[in-house]
Amino acid sequence: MEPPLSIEEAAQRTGLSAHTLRYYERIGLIAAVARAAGGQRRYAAADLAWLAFLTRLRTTRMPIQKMRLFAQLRSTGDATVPARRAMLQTHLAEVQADISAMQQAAQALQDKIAHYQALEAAASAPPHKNTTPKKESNHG
Amino acid sequence: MEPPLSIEEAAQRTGLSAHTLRYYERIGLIAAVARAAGGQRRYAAADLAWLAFLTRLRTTRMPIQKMRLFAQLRSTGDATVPARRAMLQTHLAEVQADISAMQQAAQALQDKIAHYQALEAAASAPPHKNTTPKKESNHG
DNA sequence: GCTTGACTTAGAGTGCGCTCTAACTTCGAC
DNA sequence: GTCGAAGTTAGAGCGCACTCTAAGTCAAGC
Repeated sequence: MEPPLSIEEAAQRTGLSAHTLRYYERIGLIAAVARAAGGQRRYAAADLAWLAFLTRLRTTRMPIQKMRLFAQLRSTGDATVPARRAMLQTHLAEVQADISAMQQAAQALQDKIAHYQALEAAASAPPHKNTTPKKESNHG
Repeated sequence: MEPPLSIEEAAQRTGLSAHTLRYYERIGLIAAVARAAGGQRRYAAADLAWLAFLTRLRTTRMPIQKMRLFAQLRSTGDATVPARRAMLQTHLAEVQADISAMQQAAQALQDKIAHYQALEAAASAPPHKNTTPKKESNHG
């Protein structure tokens, strides 16, 4: 049992700001966090684990509304496990589509970079018979 | 030479809305498009190619400000090729980092899904000596 | 007891990337 | 020439995900 963390410590552990932690609590992304005597928040290990999962969902661009729904299901107990699994499966499919779109786009970037490198090489190379650049790109 | 396209046709080809096409032009993401007699926009093949490249940049989440900078460099001619290449290389590195973060997160999703499937299987299986679930997840 | 700094709240503000509106013009079919 | 659809503009509005502010409370060291 590690001691619970203050909001600022929790912020550092999760990579979120204290503002954002309060915001997430306000909108119901995380359940009410335990409080110290004076009303200050104290984050337990379970809170941090949930926040870590939320940040992973965020990495995959899950919209906050969906995360809220997921959090709500989670809070209502094990009966919602199938629904939660379904949500994650649907989301995972979207994420995989997203990843492959990004990979394709990354390939296009690489192609463009290679094209630019070719242009640069041609521009700096000494002019050469039948290799003289007539006209450089005006569409790349 | 294909005939130039109206804004609505260009929208369909690019997957952007006509509103967005006008917006992109307003903010300088695309240069002023040719106009028909009455002032209506006519998109040429080169415009569509540039728009296709922009949508690829968008897929990789390049912010519009950076796209604008890129567009500006492009419009000033071949002297900016090295700068453009540098921009794309920097961006590509970010994109690759992004992709791998998403892949890691996708793996975490898969793990969670598998965990849920195990829970579901345990819940539906007939109780079994020494396999009886004592308590189900309250942190997953 | 005083000070300093971290904490609390409700609510306002921000930046991004569109998205829509209002008022008006133009095009193409009839 | 009339009509309806599609185009034009400048500018307002929106949804998202924070991010910050103001005014006040609390905790810990001196």
